[in-house]
Amino acid sequence: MQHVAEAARVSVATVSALLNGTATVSPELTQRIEQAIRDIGYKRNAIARSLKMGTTRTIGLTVPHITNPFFTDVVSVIQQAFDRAGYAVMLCCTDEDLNTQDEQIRLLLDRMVDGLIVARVGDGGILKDIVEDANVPVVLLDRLCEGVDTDAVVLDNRRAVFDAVTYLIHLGHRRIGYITGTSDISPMHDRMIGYREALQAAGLPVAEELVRSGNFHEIDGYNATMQLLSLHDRPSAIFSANNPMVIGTMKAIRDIGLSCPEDISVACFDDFPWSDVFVPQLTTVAQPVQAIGEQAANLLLDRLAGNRDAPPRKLVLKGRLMIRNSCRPLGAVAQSVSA
Amino acid sequence: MQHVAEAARVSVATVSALLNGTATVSPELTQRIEQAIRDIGYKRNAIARSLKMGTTRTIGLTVPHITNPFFTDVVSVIQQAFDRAGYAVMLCCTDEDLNTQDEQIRLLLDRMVDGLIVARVGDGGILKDIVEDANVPVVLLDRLCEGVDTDAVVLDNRRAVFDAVTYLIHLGHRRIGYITGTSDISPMHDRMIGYREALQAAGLPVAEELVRSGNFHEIDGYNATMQLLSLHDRPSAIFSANNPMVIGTMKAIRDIGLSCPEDISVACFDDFPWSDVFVPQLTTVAQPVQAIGEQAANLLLDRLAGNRDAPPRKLVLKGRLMIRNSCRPLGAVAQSVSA
DNA sequence: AACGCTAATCTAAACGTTTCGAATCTGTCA
DNA sequence: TGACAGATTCGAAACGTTTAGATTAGCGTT
Repeated sequence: MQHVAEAARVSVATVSALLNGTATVSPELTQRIEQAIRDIGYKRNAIARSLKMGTTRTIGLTVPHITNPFFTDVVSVIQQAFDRAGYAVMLCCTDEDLNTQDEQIRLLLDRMVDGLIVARVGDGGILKDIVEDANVPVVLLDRLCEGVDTDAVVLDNRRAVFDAVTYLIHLGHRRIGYITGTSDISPMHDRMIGYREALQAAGLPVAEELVRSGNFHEIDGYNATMQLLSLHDRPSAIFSANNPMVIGTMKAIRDIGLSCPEDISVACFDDFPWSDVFVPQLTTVAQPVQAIGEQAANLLLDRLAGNRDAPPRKLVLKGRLMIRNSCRPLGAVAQSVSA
Repeated sequence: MQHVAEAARVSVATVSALLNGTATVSPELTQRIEQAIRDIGYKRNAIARSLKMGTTRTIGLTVPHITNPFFTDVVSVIQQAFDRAGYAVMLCCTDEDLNTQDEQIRLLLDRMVDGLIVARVGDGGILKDIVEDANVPVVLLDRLCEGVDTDAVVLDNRRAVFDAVTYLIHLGHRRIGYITGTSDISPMHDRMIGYREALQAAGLPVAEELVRSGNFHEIDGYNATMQLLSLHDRPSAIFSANNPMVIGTMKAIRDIGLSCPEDISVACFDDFPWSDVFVPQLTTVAQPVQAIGEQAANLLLDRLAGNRDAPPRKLVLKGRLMIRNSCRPLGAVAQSVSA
């Protein structure tokens, strides 16, 4: 800008005024300045601007795993939304680890991000302090956080699993295995409740040996399924509470020599693009990823636009049961269906 | 830092020296400063630091689509690598559009990223100028770019497709449909060559009606497959040159009432986590995503570490044919196999 | 006692912007 | 003619760091 000003024989203040439209500058100088900018190939330095203005037009986004297709989709939507608004997004993967998350959030804050969207991990950690300081707005994604009172968009997980398990019960299943992630994050907690409530609503017992938990990864789903299938009275259906784990479930079923849905029915949380091309076509709970991403972005953009004092808003969206053919009717139900 | 200095009754220079370890400061002052930092809860402002130092410890990463599992995986690996090195990464999706890409690269450059990893789109666009200016190092990912002479890591696409198509030929297939993306990007170009060379090497004709091109999306694969399957002499096998398009291929096969591999064999580029759990288990060309991501990160980190003048390095990695059961033997071959 | 050396600390300029208030210019009006 | 208003333009401080060079203090030598 220094150089531009010299070349155009004006002051830097004038150049700045023209660039930002903060004051009227005469046609003559406008002309000279624009010419100089072109000659020099000048580009305004956003870092210096950020320093002075106190805003970077950059937001931070952290997710546990980007390879989980649910997060992939949501990240994609969020990225697009902020791109449209002229914001850049810094992406971090926390790998389901609280320390990593804290570190990455610090990294983002150091870089003066204007806002944060967090699919949090563990208990909130450093998040609590950040929200309380209230310098940078935070919106929680997918997972609520006790003691962190801020904007959030989540799914009605309880209801979604309730519906899915109820569907299995209607098909005639009585012993339904359930594979959950670690229960310290809200969706897993709520989904588990949905499972229990569905059983109770149908007057079925909640057998603890049918509930297994893992750490979200394929291998955990595999191990959990192996355990379920080796029970003396094994379940006739399995519901897996997240997407990577159901891959493990399918592999375990295959390895043990069973097949789905003939020998065992399977349903899971999170839809994925392949779900209706291959056999079996998995019955899933689809999350409205587009809406989730857009709402999260909108909540944050609204705060960034200056609406800082409104009370925290919590958006709860509905999942949708995508019934395909990985669950088969059992017993009397099967009779009446085939009749 | 101002406040810390006052509270500790030292100058800002001393605080800075302590923080950066650029000069020895006495135990006494160290103590006072550290105490002040704790009391105040001081965090160094990375933006001001960046302005002064001319480096942001942030890199930019652009990919065409983050939902393509290949890019998802690579992004994940790259993010981890830079995280380990203390860098943040700004992620942009260009949506296979050159203008979007140019815009996003400008956005990243404005923010003074220290380096750029680009899975480019269209002809290089603005990229050419950036590489020539040589202010910020660029490494190309997955896709080379004519006239842009810089570090790159790509797959030996020609060879990978050559092997896959040769495999199909060995199975007895003679008419092999080929679905490609737009041929203006190097991998698509090279893969197509691999296809042609494999046919030629086997003495087979290259029938132009068997080659269809689309724009990388599922719907394009669907349409292309529909066309191929409605040929009077339809192919007995289809190779799809990218991952989202093969979903379309599978859907088209299903919708037209055929099944894979009984009626038609399918293979495709890019492996994915589900490939061996469902039926049919797709035969794919797996890219070494871990290595690709790490190498790209290493190339850039090396430049960032100061090695600016070394000539451009081009890394070519090998794909791996993952043979599963979506392709069946045909004719004489089938006889001898079942015999 | 004066000197030089080392180690520790400080002063002040710089990075590239934005912005406030002051300065200049051009007409207009009393 | 002189004062005033409005429109432009400018000078300089500020944002929060880093860093070169100046200053100071402590201490052993001669």
